[in-house]
Amino acid sequence: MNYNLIIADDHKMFIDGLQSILKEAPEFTIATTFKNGAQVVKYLDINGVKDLHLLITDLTMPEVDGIELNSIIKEKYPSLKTLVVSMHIDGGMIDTLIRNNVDGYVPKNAEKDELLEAIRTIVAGEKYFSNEVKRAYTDAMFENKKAEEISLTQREKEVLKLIAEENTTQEIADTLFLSKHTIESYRKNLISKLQVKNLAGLTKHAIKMGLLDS
Amino acid sequence: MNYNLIIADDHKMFIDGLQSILKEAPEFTIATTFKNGAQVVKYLDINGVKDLHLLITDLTMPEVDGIELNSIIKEKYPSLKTLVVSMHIDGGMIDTLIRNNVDGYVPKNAEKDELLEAIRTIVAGEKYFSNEVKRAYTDAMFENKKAEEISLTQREKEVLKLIAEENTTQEIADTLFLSKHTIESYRKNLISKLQVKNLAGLTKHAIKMGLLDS
DNA sequence: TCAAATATCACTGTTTTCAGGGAGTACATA
DNA sequence: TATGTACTCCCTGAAAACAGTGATATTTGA
Repeated sequence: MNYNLIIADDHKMFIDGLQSILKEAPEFTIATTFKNGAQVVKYLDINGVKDLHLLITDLTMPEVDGIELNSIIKEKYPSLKTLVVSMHIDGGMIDTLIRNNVDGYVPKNAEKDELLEAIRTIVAGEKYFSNEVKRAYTDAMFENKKAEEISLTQREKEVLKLIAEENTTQEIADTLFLSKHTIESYRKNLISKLQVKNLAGLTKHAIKMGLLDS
Repeated sequence: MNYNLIIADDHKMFIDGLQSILKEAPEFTIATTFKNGAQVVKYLDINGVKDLHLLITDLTMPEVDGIELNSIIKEKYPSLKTLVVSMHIDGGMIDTLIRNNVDGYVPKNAEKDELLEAIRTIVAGEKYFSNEVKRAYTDAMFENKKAEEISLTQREKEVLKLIAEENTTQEIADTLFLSKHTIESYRKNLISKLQVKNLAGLTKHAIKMGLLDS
């Protein structure tokens, strides 16, 4: 099965990036790309959905933004799936999008693999939301105090994730091809940075940060 | 400050229970009680909200149920706070209630202390939702698979909560006036029951069960 | 009422965590 | 160039977690 995607984003660089990522997945073809929502709507009004399967769209765009675009599409062309890929994660926006039946939402800093998984999940008929998105959404819905954005490095997050996934220090060392001592250092730094007492605290932070499926 | 509450529930036993709980909190007075939502609306239509502060209501009631009651009140008498106390936790219902601006939701099996905290939080102007409610809501919103209800005893839950709150075995033993060995047994049982490998897994389950603030 | 579940405590031994250090390299930037 | 930050590795020692096994009393439920 081959799937035809369309992309809407006013940053050419993003479209290029997406294009290169999708090269690795031959089942997906980028049919056309657009610079804003208005172009998409115009295109669909003229050509119809035909064999298009999925729209990948940014949120902030000139003329017609992603929120409005999603809402228009879901009303006029509900068979076309929509995946929002956005820089910022905002609880209110997510809420609006979900109300408007969006099919997925991943942050722009997501890994290539996650993006592909999102696309595959959605064309298969299910919804896909990143853990970070879910987290932001619940926080917003229940007016939770935001996880004070303690900045962790990429490596620290990686280790934290593995720790919270019940791996021992030795196991993490093996997966990351690092010394056991190194992982121990990371563990200590994390405990001190996040001001927790032990593994339980680390795990809770990992969940709060959307590092794993809570 | 004294607060006047009204209660709507078709189970007399529940009203009695609530009454006895509220005896311990002299700042709260139960003004009147009702057997269903229709009675409440009728009463308010005749007498107005006057000095009433909070309605505590069940969900399943004859004639006018809790969902509808909340929606009516929030439209006609928005100054009256509403707290839903229900047997079952259903994501869809929670969603509707939140859309209709409900002020709180706790399950009927909540501890006395939590109920009082909910009431106090709400009359102070904030919202209150139990952790279990939050959990059920996100699960429903994102169509998560439910935490397979592995049944834990009350004691096990208590210990699990303390474990996930970063207490050591010794600390837990001290708080519960039990032997350190006993807590170690519980820990082992929990790890085996929940089929996890260590503290990280236990913590994740504790969160999933709504035992603590995630 | 009798078996099962629950709650409690104990011993032994291994592995892991946690706390406290120190230290070298690479890289960016001020 | 000097400074800072991230990343890596090492050591010691105590405390805690984890694994296995077993025991007793009480409560619950079929």
